Amino acid sequence: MSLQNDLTQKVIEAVKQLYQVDLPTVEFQPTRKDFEGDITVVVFPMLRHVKGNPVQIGTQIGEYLVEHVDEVSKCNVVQGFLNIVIEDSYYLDFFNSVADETDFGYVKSQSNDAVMVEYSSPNTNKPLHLGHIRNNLLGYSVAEILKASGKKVYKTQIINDRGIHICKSMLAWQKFGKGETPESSGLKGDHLVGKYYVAFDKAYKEQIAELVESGTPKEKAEKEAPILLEAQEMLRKWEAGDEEVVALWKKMNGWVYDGFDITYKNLGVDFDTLYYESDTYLLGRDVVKDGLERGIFFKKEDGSVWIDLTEEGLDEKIVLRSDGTAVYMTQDIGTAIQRVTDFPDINGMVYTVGNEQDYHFKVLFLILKKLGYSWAEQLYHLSYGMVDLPSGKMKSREGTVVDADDLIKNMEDTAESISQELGKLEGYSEEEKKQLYRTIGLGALKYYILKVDPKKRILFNPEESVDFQGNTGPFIQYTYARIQSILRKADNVGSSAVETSLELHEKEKELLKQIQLFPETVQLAAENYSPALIANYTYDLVKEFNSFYQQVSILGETDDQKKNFRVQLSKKVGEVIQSAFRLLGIDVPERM
RNA sequence: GGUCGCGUAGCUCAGCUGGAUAGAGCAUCUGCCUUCUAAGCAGACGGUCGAAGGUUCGAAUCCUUCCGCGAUCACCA
Repeated sequence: MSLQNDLTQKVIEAVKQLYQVDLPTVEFQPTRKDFEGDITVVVFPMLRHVKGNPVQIGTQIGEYLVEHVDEVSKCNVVQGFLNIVIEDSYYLDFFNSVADETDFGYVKSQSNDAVMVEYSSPNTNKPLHLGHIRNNLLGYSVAEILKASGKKVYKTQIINDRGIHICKSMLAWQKFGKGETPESSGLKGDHLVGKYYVAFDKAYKEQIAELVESGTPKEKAEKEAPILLEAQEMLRKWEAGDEEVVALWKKMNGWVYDGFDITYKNLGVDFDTLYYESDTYLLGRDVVKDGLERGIFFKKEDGSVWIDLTEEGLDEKIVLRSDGTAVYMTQDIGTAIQRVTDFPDINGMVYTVGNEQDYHFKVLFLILKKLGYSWAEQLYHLSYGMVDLPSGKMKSREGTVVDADDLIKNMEDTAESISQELGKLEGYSEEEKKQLYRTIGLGALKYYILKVDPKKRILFNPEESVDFQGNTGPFIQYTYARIQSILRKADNVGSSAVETSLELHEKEKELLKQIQLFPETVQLAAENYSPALIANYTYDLVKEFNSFYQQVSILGETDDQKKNFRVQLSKKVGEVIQSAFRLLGIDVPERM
């Protein structure tokens, strides 16, 4: 990066000397592989300021640079592109400056401002599925990336532990459960509760069918099915604090939490603090009343409170019902404010929520801004596309979901069968092997999901297993394992300091360039909230390394200086892979 | 209908603030394991970047219109 800054100065200087013109900016790009050079200056934009032939101008600037800049060894011009060759010593200096740096690429100093990242936020009436996996991986990874970019981060989730849907599974368990528990059934708690959520839906549909049979119109039947009325009654009791209902609610939610904990642990995600909707669902009403007085909201004849966003190109949005109760938006306003009260250093929040709620968050952010909160400028909706199956959308009630626990297990099994086929693990204990299959299986799954732009929809076909070759997690893990193997064999890993007079192999230079890009990639990923940038960077690095590995002998090198450098370089590549994958929440194995 | 997002090779995806002949992986085909892990490397095949206009020295990228897919526009959460 500093090289580019230096060169910018020098090019401006050159143009000034040669043509007596001040250039505002200089445009760079990496040199295409088919030309000689490391960095390229694009001459075309200069033609606005300097009239003349681009090839001639490029050539003259090039000559100036060779003469006046130490790092520039030679130049060539193709059309309007000035390709600059940088001295090997520049790259070796760079290597020496970072060789011993731990967590290279991460910003070490932490800013005073914190950002809260919300993700996962499940309902407590059913187990997690593939959609939640995408949410969890994205949220966790973005949180880690923000940390690496120097931010203080709080990871949180809001657990949707109340409402009619929770009562549905409670009611169904009461009616059909016969006292079944996770212990008695051997089912994971969240799966047990999910089973009754499905059971409710089944009973509900049956009752509708019966009613329609006996002449009730369908719409009426849907509203009046006895089991639904019972669930609504249960919700009223819950809100009134009915002891029996609350006890049941606590018991069944406890089962779900136990189940979620296992899934989260398996996925490798965690949270710093938790919010429960049962605590926050009443928040926000005071703020709305206050905003009403300040004229930010307005009241309709029936007493409901609204905000007019037509000036912003949106429409009117309700924030309080006519009976004075809260809507979803009210809660979200209240919860956001509550969070800043709880953690006063917060100056920004990231909400990891599917793109079906784009509109909701647009409105929420606008309202918070209008209410005048300074942190409202720093809100970001980490919106991601749905994960669809070939059969269409996943629906828990209809059982057409890819269950999170099943999928994780599945990935581990695939990793196991591939590993056994390859049979490279002699000497590993059963426990170590199991751990490795998990690392690889999860690596495949996480990389598969994180490498694509969050905005895009993912079509997941359970019939076709996730790849383990090519642009995949295991490919990158494999490269890491290879490097560790070399380091084990290079018994005396020499000093990390490298002689800067070494002549670099083309592949070594490419690797150094790629390593140099890591810090800015982390920054870019943080700015864009995009783990995909980290994934793609890592893939490029690893491809470069494998090509190097194939062409250049490391341990077989007879020149000690060169051999030491190659070992050190490999070590550094391994460290960057590990750092990058840590940002994606993916582990790397010593062997595989 | 309004708003937002997406549309790049048979499939899955990259392509930074506009730049040189649009890049990977999978799949298909060819080579490379008595030498550091072949979950690898090297190569072949494969494209009117949804369509048409426009801006520019220069467009997959920016603007307009249209087409296709999806989401959203509830006193639901």
